[in-house]
Amino acid sequence: MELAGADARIQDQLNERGIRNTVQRRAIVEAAVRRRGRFTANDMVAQLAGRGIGRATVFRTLDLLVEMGVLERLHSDAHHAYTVCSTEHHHHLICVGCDTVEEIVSPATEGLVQAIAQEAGFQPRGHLLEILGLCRACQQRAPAS
Amino acid sequence: MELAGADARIQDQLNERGIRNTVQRRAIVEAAVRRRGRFTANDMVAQLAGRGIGRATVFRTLDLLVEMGVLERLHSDAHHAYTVCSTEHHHHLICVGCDTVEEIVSPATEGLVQAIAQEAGFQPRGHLLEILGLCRACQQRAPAS
DNA sequence: TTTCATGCAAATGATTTGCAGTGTT
DNA sequence: AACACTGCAAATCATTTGCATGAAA
Repeated sequence: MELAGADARIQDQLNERGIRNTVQRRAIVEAAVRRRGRFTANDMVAQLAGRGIGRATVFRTLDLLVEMGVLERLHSDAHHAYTVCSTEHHHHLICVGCDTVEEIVSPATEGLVQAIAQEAGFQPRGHLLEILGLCRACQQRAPAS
Repeated sequence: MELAGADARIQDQLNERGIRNTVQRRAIVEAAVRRRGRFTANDMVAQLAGRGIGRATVFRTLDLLVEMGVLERLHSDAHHAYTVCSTEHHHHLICVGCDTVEEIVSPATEGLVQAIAQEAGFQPRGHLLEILGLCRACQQRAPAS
């Protein structure tokens, strides 16, 4: 349901912009949505190499999807990763156990960022908040270490 | 003053760990402290190449300094950057005009992160908050665009 | 058809590693 | 003297680009 929904939403966005609906792009969007968490460009390249989809196409498509706001880049680890996300401003809870990413919208955070910036005489243009930890499922799997 | 202090503090940490105090390491620490802001590994390589310090040494030393908690990696941009920082937990105000980085310690943020995580049943292990924008000086230089 | 997208392979750029020589302790 | 540290060059790894071919509108 949710998956199909996200998938359809993305297809619509592609159509709206007159961007060609190719087999490869469909496969990449589908794979990204199915993952429900973070993944690297290489993960995707490896996953789709079997279907004859080239490295360059994966990278080009991921860039395209980020530009369209369908995917977002994550930064907190040493390597770049991507995750499917909504277009409104939000933050991420990233599970280091299973790489699942949960989106959170937090007005309180927005307010706090403003306050911190103001106090420092800083004019904020954007901010990034990523919380790393264990999701509910992984907490049970691996009890408090 | 502040510069000299940071420099001395770092030298002490190096000594404590029995790590050899070489010309190259001193040069890299000094250069990092002088920058008072973010810089990439390549910036440093370029800056020190003239003094005959090799690429590998710069990378190895930056890694070492991160591991020691003297430097921290920044993530918010596409490329990795480093900045000198204290060892306690803190966040960063990064000026996109001049690359200056200001450290902030914000108990309110810590509390908020806890609250957000708790609400989501998430067990936080760490978090990252980076605020990008214009520092006071750059705001005057380039009026609100 | 016309134009855009793809795959391949080569090009880049960043970072790491192997190794023999060098400097520190 | 012993061993960690360094520079260099080669090796990796991630990402991008050039170009001829193939597919979508």
